[in-house]
Amino acid sequence: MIREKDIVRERIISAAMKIFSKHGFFKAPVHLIAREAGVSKGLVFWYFRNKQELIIEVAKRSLPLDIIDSCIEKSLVGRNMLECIGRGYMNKYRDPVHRGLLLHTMALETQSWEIAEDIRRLCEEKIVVIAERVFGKPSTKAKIALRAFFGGLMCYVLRPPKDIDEQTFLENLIDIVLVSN
Amino acid sequence: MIREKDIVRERIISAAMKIFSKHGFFKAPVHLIAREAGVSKGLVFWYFRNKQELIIEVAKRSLPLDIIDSCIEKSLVGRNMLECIGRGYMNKYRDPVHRGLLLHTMALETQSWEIAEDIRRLCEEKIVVIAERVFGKPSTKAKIALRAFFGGLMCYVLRPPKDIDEQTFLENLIDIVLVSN
Amino acid sequence: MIREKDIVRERIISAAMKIFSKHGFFKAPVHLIAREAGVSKGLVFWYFRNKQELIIEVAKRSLPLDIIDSCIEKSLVGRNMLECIGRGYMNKYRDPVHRGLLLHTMALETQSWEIAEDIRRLCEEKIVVIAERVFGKPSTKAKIALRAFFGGLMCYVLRPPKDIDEQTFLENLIDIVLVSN
Amino acid sequence: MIREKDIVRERIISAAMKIFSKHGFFKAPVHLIAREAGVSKGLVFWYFRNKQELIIEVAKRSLPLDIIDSCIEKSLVGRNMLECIGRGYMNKYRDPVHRGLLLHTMALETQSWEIAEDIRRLCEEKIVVIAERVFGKPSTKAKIALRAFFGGLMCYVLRPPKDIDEQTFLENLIDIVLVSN
DNA sequence: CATGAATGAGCCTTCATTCAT
DNA sequence: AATGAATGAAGGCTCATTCAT
Repeated sequence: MIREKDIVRERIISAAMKIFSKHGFFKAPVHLIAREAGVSKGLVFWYFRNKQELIIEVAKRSLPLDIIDSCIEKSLVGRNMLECIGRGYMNKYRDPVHRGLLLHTMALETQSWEIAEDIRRLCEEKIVVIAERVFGKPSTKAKIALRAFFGGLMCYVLRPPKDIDEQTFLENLIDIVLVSN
Repeated sequence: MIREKDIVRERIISAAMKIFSKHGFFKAPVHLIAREAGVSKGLVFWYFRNKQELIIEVAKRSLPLDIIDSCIEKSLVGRNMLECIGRGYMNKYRDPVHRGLLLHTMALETQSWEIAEDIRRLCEEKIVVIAERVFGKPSTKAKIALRAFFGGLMCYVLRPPKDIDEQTFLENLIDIVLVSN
Repeated sequence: MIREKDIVRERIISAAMKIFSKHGFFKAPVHLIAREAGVSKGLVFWYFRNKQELIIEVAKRSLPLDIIDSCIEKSLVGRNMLECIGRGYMNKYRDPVHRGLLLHTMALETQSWEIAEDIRRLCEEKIVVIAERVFGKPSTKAKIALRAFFGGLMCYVLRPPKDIDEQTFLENLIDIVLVSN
Repeated sequence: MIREKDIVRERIISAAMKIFSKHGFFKAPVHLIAREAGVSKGLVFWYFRNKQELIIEVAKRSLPLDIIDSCIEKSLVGRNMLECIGRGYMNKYRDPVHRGLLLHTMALETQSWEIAEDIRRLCEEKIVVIAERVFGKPSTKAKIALRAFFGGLMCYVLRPPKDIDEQTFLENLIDIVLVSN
């Protein structure tokens, strides 16, 4: 059962994502978020103790951790694993809101312990797991190849080149990564 | 001839890089920069019309554009080109100040026309040039491989893994990129 | 017959006394009072039109008017009168909650017509009545002595000296006041 | 040499005393103080780190500690000592601003360590010193008499009775206190 | 050039109060 | 009676920017 209360909360988070994505976490005033969500400024502070708490909530949703976890859960291996991640990545960051948020969130690392931890997990723990799934073993070369994979994806979504479509990019990137090991 | 004027200006920029790197562009108050530079707050505004101008100045220095340009100027080709860029990248972003700044600067894209233009150049123009130098022709696959290269570098410097040293990472990454074409 | 309604009301007042005593009337937020009373914030406003009304209710109970009135009603004279008042005073303000409230309430004088009136009564009307009872006539000297009496009591309860117990203080104070006339 | 800077600071403090006296420390908004002082709101925070710091500054000036100290320094004894204090007290608190402030400041005790300490000194340390000067020894009775003295003074200034003038009140009060020992 | 006092806009946050349920 | 979500009005405070000295 979805409660009214949660709906409002989600509406505020959605609005925050939009506003944060455009203005950045620290230049975005709370009153803009409230207006976008169609609630009063005071209500934002009823659902979130302070702006920082809202920032964290938004930031956590902006990282691709959810995508990676869901692909890991599916027990995919080899190319399928990379395709799952790549497609999820593309889907998520096709949305300009998420795209903008991704950078802001990564830049948040120096300022929030929680976000720093999430990014660490993303860059260290998960890479090992994926390396095992894709290459059978987390060798140094495998881990480096995966960094090239993730970096390539990030480069693409941050600034999608007009002359290369998603599908083409993904296939080629996966080829590059796989052929190397 | 280096004038006194320029020395002070540079001192302010250095201080700004340090402070911006730690606090982010918008949370960093000018008075902290002034103090770090050992000058008065007013003086900062004598050298820079406003904070935005200082931000742009710092941001432009934070991107790897200078490294790429210097490698291009050297007329390197093939593996040598990638090694030049890779090594320059590592050298620059080994400094935690630049590392922090890189993220903040990229996140600035939505808010500064100048920075957006620089990033565009980095991601589009330069990629083509480098593709020609490295692979002989700017094919789609070549451009994708270079995005994997840059993305991989970025992943590394943003969060250097403790179990892979710079040299190893670089050699492997270049292998991965080169073998693909 | 004590009704449920009155019990809740009293619980709110008690909670308010505690919170007001600690934080002061204006820094004490209503939600703290509600929590202390174990009721919802909304309910406080069902029993009291607004915060001001609750403040007045608490403030009126914080002055020693009740003590003085009860002693006057007992038709005491001379030393007995002073003893009655003194003992009542000590009993009431031994409680740190009342002690804190006394000061806050007196400071309220400039801001509440009702409290100002109560304090005026305390300092002017009652003094005359007591002067008659204690000294037989409300001479100037008698009224001054009584001010010394009340002031002495206030000094004691506001900051009870560790080396003088209540009983000793009271006896000596009464002696001082009585011997003067 | 009085510097411009100190003049502005003093102007702010004066304005604060006026406003605090009328509204109480916590109901008085800083912008009223700024307007009263003829400066911008921001400037108040240039001279005082925060409102609390301004409150403390004002509160410390509101207690009669300065008067008592100056009388102690004059090496007065007996009745002269009491006259000095009494007259200083009357002079200071004849000003309605100081009169209002006195209560607000005393009520501040629970909320500021510094003020609590000042009040403690006033009520404990100084009383002993004065007892020695006035009565030759700090006997229990002497200390109680002095509390009656201070309490009497406080009662008078807090609500000056229209039918007793300062001089009369003071003489009688001193008589009462002195005759007792 | 250099300083730092001064300004004012704007932000985060609190809180009394209302009201639908 | 009772709850707690919702509102809106301030308030404290920060900070970019200006300017007299």
